[in-house]
Amino acid sequence: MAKRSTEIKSESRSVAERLLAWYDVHARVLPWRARPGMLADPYAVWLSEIMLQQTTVAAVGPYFRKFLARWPSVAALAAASIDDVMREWAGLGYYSRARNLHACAVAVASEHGGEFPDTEEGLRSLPGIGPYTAAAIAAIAFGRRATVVDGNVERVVSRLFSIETPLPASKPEIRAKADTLTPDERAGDFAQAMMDLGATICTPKRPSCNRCPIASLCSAHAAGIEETLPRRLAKKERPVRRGACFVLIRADGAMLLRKRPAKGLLGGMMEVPTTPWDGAEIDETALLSHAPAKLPWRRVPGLVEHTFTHFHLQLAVFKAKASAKAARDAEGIWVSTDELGGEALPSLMRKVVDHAMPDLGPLFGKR
DNA sequence: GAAGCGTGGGT
DNA sequence: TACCCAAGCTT
Repeated sequence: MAKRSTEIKSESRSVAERLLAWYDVHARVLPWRARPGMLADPYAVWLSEIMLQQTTVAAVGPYFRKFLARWPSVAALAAASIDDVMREWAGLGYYSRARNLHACAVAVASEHGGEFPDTEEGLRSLPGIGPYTAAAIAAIAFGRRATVVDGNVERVVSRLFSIETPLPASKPEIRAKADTLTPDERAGDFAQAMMDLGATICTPKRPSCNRCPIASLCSAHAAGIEETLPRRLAKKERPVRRGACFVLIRADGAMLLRKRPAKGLLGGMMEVPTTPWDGAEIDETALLSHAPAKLPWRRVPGLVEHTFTHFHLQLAVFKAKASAKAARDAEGIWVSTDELGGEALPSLMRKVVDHAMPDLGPLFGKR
């Protein structure tokens, strides 16, 4: 028994040593990252980790740079208005992250003297920081030994130990294995090495085992089953919901927008006035009962289609010129067309504007 | 534990 | 093309 325990420990150390040596040479250069062996700025680590939740490095890059340039410190971000933060976040998705980001900055500034807590427990108590993010910040910014488990680590560990129990039931086992692998020193570099490995070599499809520094230790590779792991429970199918948006244009060219409720889908973001979205077929008469004003609406041919995580959406688009009464009485704010790009419009609503006003040129990329 | 919550890039 | 799914958190 004692011998077996020693073997496991020896093998675990070998994984960490190999990964750290690999990381020293192959670490990806990312704007929020310190060089291997160094600790990174907690603010930059926190900001990047929130943005990276369920979001690719490529998508985060421009947003991280914009945020850091505009708000170089947690104090600066705490002093910003929530509306400015939502505008800057527009297009990145999962908008509760932006609200929690600002709330977290305010909490750090007002309750922690402007310094992030340096323990997992302290970090975990802040809005938007869950188990993964708390461990990542503690390890990467503060040099704590913390077990960092994200989707990459789940995949790498599932393969390394041939864990055939499907996710999410296997999470406790994966976490326990990841904990045995985590070294006492350089836990942050180890975590980033695992994530780099998962992102560039131990990929979901067609992993590049020939370039993997721990392939010789990998149980799934030895068995030739690496591509079948990790197993997952079958996903539910995506229902279709339908509705309509109403593009109302004032005589001076301004467009009517509304702010969505703070919570729920696209919470706190701006929208082109819209019907509720449900499973009913497109019925123009029924949809028009939700219009922001009684006007001669004209249907814009075609549909705007957009896929969310849990449903697919088809939107009809109606367009009208605002009467003097409508311009006076309609609920919402009027935005000139050249200021639309700076509004907190989620990607769906940018598609709606593009569909209704193709002459404006795409709102995407104009920010 | 399960559902709700965005988006764009890769295959 | 039509999926798949990414450095998850909250309720």
